Amino acid sequence: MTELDTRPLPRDLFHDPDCSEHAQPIRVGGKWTAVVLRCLEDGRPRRFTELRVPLHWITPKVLTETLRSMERNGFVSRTVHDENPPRVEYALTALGRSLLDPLDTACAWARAHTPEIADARESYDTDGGVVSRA
Amino acid sequence: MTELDTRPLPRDLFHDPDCSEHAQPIRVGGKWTAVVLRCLEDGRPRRFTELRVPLHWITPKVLTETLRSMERNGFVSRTVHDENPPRVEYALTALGRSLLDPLDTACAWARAHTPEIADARESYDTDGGVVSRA
DNA sequence: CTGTATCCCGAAAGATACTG
DNA sequence: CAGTATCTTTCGGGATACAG
Repeated sequence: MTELDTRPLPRDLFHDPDCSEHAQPIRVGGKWTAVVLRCLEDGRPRRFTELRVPLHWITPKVLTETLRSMERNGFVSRTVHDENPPRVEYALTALGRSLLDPLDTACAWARAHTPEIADARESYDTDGGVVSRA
Repeated sequence: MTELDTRPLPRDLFHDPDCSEHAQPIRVGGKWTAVVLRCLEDGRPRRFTELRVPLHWITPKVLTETLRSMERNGFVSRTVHDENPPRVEYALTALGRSLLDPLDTACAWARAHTPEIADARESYDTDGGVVSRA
């Protein structure tokens, strides 16, 4: 590993860390991006309010920010229906669906190693840090 | 998707979002965790100062926090050599190496879709948001 | 050399109220 | 219904100085 780019990561930025010019941690979005992805993965478009429910009534401000960021990155589409009352529907794009793949991989890893990590933490916490001397 | 856990995510927490009890964005660590992983992926143990170089002279405080978090999760081992001056070496554990797999998947995705995302952003920014009416 | 101890800052997230 | 407008809080991250 040679050179790393240390510029800060905006919330809606993603990165290819293998590319030496952008060798930063990957971040596809803010705290809620992955969860929104999950909410939409079945392909059915959802309305704004409809999305708030599974997100534990996330505040409209934060949901808007999340959706705008995802829209700008091309992960979701936003469709405005000219009705009264207004109806707006969000759906995953092909690019958004493609994100489910790496997400699933990460989830699988987390699921598989959860116990291992819990163990590591427990011994670290009780023993006050595992020190190996040599 | 039914219930989501909305508790805030500490910096050193990871999650299995398929598990309804922990349906939060995945985060294996802070800003530098993935980069440290990359620095150690060749298997050679590195010293504290040695790690700072490829991380663009990250401040000791932040590096310490990152390494402690990774150590607690069982991603890296910390070996203290009883010498003078002191020598401490960090190396990936088996668990840490296993993290390279999902990381690579994410990197591959980022690399593959970078142009697509750049395009989406450009049209979003120039057109002031893509509005589709129906 | 390998860290701590403080102080500080900005971005992101949340609370609350209001609007077309 | 689908957001905006403000305000406030939280916290990760950085700068600097110092210690064992």
